[in-house]
Amino acid sequence: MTDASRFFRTPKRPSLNSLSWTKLASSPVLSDEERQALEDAALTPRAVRAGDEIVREGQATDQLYVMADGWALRAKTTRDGGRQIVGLAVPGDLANLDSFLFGRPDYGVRALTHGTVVGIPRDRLLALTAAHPGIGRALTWCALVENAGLSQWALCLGRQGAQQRLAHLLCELAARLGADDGAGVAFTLPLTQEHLADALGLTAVHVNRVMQQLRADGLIITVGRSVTIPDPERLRALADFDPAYLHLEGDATIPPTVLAPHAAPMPAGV
Amino acid sequence: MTDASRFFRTPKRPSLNSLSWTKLASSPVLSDEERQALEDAALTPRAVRAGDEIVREGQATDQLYVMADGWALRAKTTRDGGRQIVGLAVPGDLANLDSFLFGRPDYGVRALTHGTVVGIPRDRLLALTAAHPGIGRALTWCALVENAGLSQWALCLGRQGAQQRLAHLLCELAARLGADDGAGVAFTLPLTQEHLADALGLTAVHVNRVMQQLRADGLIITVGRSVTIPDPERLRALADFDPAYLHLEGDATIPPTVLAPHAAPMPAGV
DNA sequence: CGGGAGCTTGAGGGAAGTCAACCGGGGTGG
DNA sequence: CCACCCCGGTTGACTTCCCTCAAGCTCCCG
Repeated sequence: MTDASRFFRTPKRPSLNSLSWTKLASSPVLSDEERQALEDAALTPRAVRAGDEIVREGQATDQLYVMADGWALRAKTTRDGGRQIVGLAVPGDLANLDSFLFGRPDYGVRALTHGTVVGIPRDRLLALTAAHPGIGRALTWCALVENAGLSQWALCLGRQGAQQRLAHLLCELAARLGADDGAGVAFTLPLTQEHLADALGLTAVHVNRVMQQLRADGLIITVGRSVTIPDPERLRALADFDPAYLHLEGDATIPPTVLAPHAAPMPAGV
Repeated sequence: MTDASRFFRTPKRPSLNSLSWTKLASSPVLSDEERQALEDAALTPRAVRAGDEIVREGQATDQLYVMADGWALRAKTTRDGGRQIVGLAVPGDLANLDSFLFGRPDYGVRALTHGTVVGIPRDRLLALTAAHPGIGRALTWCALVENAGLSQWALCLGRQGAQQRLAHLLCELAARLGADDGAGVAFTLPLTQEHLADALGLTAVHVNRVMQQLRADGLIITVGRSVTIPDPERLRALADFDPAYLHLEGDATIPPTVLAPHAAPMPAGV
């Protein structure tokens, strides 16, 4: 009965080595020409397996990785072994934006599922920004979106209880995956309760209990790795979730005179 | 007896409407020419008083504000009135970087002290990035630095106890203010315990108790608004503090070929 | 002198952590 | 093919950190 394609949402993705559908390339500040230049800079995709370390914490990298397929997590660790997940990358996201300007990232990136990453050499990208101002803006845009996400994450960690945090994370993921089509919502969540704990600043045991509570309240239905949200509005209300901070609509504020002096970029495309 | 200039640290700041000493302009990715272009884009400084709202949460802005003098806080609120401070801006910092590309910030900015802000019109800045790739990079650099700070903040909020969080914040501020000269460290902290609580995800009452503990342990000495750290190394050890994430040294990784094809920018001239 | 803002202190409660054990399933190796 | 094991989820008892509520205190300022 469960039509798999409904649950395992796949963003429209014309061809695997095309970046056009990714967050970077689809940022609202790029001209078509610039989008193409980005494509050309991308290296051939590389397969990663669940658990693979894509970027080791504190180790230099000279590439930006785009998650072409699969999920990854960004995490920092404390001296005494504590781990905090500071970001989740779903298909289309940049895995290690910081590497664009920093020699060594201060977090590690690890694949959560099997997947594919597309590398873009830092030097290539830097050179591109000189010729194409929009590419620089796209990178800034991505950084600012991550920023907004981290701020929201901090708000949750600092000021919300366990239930709200978990609910909020689920709402965020549903929204980012585009699984939130108004009615019922479902997606595959490749995170163990331990992962969730590290993301939410809780322990796995407590995540378990909170999850049971959400299930008991009919807010979520889980079977295996798949999560169904029967009544998104109710979960959003509990989580105090407002998707604005995700900037999914590409709500950049660029005066037309600045953006694309010669191209016709944005809404009425070609 | 207390030589004020030792405690109220003032970064070297040639003239008030010069941005050269600020985080944006001193980012390691700018040529001198670009630095000058930035200066020229800045509006005349505006005075703000403690408590003034510089940017209202959720309200559109068309300027970037540089804190030329004084402190400001960035905060988000939850529906039920909870407040989380998601950033502190000290002299030289950008107050609302997000406004560079986003129409409305998802946080509010409020002055903590009397001070001065320098506005830069968004349009001006956007136009500049087209002519000067380094300016775009500088903005990205600032965004990435904020990102790193927010990640660290998340790590603290999620995985450290109250003492460590407070200690960490104090270490961070000391480092950012440049007050940390190896030996004893002192600076003025214009935050109430309530502010600290909102930053650390605690209550004011608990901040009070934790602070007393730090005092009792001889880790900090407070008199009025001034904080002295007699043994920075010990506090850093408690806080698990490593200043790398602040990127104070301007550790950007830019190949010389990309940065400034005609200028002589960085260390060894020509 | 009164009042407010910020700091301090105490008593009691609740949310989340810790420790420890058990279970179910899927992989692996004998 | 079965036994084993490991991983992830689940449950229970106990502890601890931090919150809540409430009051008193000390400044500073009008």
